[in-house]
Amino acid sequence: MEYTVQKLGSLAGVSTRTLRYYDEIGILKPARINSSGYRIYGQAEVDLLQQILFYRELGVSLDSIKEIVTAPSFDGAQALKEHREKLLEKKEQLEVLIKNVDKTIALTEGRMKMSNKEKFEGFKKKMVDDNEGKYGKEIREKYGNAKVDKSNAKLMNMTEEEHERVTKLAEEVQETLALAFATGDPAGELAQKAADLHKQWLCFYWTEYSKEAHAGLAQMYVDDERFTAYYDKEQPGTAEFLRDAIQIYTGMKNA
Amino acid sequence: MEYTVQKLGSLAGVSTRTLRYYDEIGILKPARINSSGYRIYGQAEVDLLQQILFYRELGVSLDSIKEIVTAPSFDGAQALKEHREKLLEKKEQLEVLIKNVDKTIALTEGRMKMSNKEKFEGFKKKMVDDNEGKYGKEIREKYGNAKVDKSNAKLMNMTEEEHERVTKLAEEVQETLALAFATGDPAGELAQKAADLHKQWLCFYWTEYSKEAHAGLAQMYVDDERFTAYYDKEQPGTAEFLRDAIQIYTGMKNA
DNA sequence: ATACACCTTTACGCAGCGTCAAAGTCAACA
DNA sequence: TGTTGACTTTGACGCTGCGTAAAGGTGTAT
Repeated sequence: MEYTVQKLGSLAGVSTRTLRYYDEIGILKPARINSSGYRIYGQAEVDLLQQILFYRELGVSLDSIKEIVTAPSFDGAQALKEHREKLLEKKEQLEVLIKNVDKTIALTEGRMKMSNKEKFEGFKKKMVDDNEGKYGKEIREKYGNAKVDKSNAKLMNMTEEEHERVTKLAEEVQETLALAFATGDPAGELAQKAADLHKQWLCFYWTEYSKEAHAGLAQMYVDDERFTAYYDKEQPGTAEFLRDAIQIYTGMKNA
Repeated sequence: MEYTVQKLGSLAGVSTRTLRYYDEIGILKPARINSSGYRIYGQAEVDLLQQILFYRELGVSLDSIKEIVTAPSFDGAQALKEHREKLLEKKEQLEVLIKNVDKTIALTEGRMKMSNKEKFEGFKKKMVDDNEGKYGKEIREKYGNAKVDKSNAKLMNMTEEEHERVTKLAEEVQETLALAFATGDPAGELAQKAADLHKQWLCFYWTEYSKEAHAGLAQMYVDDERFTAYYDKEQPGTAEFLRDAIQIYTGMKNA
């Protein structure tokens, strides 16, 4: 049986370019060249190619393969052992690399956490200051100094984990509130869920919860334009809607 | 502080070619080009180069490094994680390769052993045949059929390990004998060591050892030209020398 | 003026092919 | 017989990350 490049290629699963290259580097020469210059391979070449591809599978360089398959006296096993050593070395290098990459990732994430923590600390401080600056006076008047200080202290002692939870809660309040607002019913399921979420959120800041205080705060959302602006920023009327929902939730008003 | 290519190169431990290449691919461009066309780097470039080299150490491709260091918003940690995945994949591939190489080596050695065993079996058979053909008649006459057959049987049952030991022993006999022959003294230490090694060697073939038989064999080495030729092939007179040494060793002759 | 160290651009080489491009060959079909 | 389409050939560039000249301009000290 005789083969042209493509036939041999498809037989062995390599490209014609590969066969031409192997001819070029002298690792697999065709049995003969026909009158038109075509490469013609025979059975011996098929066998040799199998061998070559076998060693190639093992990652041996074509140069080494050449030595192995062309010199019959060449110690193939020894060559393979040396190749194995090289592979082992490569593997060890890779392991070191991976370790270092891991370290770097850990460091980067560590810094991220640190940086987040710093941001968070800054955020907490700012929040307390804001509270003081914006609402300090009236809140202190309403609830007394001790409570406000305690609330601030709670805020400052909040762990990052708690902060994440409370941030997420705040988002949930917003989302649920937006959906509820679309229903237009402050006594509806969604609105009551929003009120409940709002209570949960509030409990992160308040040292003690009471329905009255909750309803009072809800009223303040409507009375104080700073809060109103915050809640109404997506949909005007949301602050009022939330107050109604909370008043129903706390039982201060009937549905 | 400003740096030319060489100064920056020696500072960072890279070649000037590398710096030019980094300029070429746009990963590290000099701060400015002076009037003579020289590349001039500043502190910012030193820092950037440090970063580049850091990622290079981790095996990241220059293309990826470019993305990491040029786009400030690019998620370096994410890129590193993806890189880590690639490294892990490479490592696994390597492990598979190593396994296959191991298998191949084991197979090859298995075949080698088989082939050696076959060779060895052939060798044993040939040795017995030779013994029969060459010396069978006279040895049978001298020592009787039973002993010769037993000797042959012992030979055929010799394991490969034993065969190696006996081959090595034969070599040692030759070496020691050559050294001893140079001293010219068959009663000397070396000659007596050679005689002793010869006895050990003999014991691999003989089912029972006696001083008389040993001395008799030694005499035969001189009488029979086939043996003489074997021992004298390096130095004429060696067979005779060995006989004398053995006769002294066995106490058949006084030093 | 000259030597010497430094700089520049240009370009080949490395491994193992992939991927055109231009041109010749072969069998079949109209 | 001409044409199409599948196949072949050689030749050459491209990929990575530089090493290593080669040929020529600069800077500074002697």
